[in-house]
Amino acid sequence: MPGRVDDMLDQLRSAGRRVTAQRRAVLQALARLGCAQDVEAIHARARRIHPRVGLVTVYRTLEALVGEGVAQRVVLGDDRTRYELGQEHGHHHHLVCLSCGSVQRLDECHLESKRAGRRHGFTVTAHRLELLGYCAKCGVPA
Amino acid sequence: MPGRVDDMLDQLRSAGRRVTAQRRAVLQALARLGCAQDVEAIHARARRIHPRVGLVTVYRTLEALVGEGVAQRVVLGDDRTRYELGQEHGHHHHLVCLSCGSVQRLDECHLESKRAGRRHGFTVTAHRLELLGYCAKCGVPA
DNA sequence: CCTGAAAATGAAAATCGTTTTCAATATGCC
DNA sequence: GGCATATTGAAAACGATTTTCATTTTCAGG
Repeated sequence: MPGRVDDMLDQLRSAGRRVTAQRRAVLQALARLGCAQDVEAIHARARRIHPRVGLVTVYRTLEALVGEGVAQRVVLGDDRTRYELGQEHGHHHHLVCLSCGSVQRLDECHLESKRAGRRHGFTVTAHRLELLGYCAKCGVPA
Repeated sequence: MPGRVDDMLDQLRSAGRRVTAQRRAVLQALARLGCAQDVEAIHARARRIHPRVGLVTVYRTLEALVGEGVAQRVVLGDDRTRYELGQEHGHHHHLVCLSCGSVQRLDECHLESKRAGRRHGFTVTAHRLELLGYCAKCGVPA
């Protein structure tokens, strides 16, 4: 994904935000890491690309990217906020291993829950689904 | 649910835990409040039942209840941990209003995602599903 | 290219929810 | 009742995240 990052930077620029080396680094870090990474991991990766990037900037940049629709927050139930590139399109969920904590992407999404919500007078505009269990490597504990 | 709380207290007692006025208050607060309440709300309600209950005790009691399978943690994506009575049986999800933050219970759960996980070498033992949108009272913003 | 207004950065301090420490208190088996 | 042990509460510690503020950087305009 070489041009993809540049496209996103252009998108930021057209939105009136400024493109800095730090933001480029965070964006590249996100592009290279898998999905649902925590801020610490993103910071570490970004630092390898551009050493001059502080943790605070990573937090701020991630929020800016979410605001621009370029990245999204992922809530998995542990104490840290995670982020990944992509939005509605490319919508997917996660398989979270209860043993090793690994997270893998699940691209399927068969959910006709809009109807369920509507039955309650509720308009469903998004949903969050996490499947918990044990990954192939860990196996189910005795 | 008068006897329900007592049953749960008995369950605690048989598990070697001690039953105190504070725990009774927290349990009653949970029984009277709706689902997915945050610790502050539970604390406030518990205090109305027994003024002598500290926030720390609420945290500890809630974890004890989770450990005993009497209560469960609910993760909705905001910054606070929520709790509610009940476990696997009585399994349900939530309709979370993006406007007012209200949470209502959704008792349906048609999810045949075990298969999806298995296809990835993953054994799904639980899942978490939250539907986000707008409740009847708020309506969808323009 | 310069220039300056506005945005972005970083380090330190502030927040905020939650957890731990520790001395004092309460529970419940004997 | 008495004692071993669990529980409590206040204060301090914690860890993730946010804010403050002085300094640096971007980039639109001349």
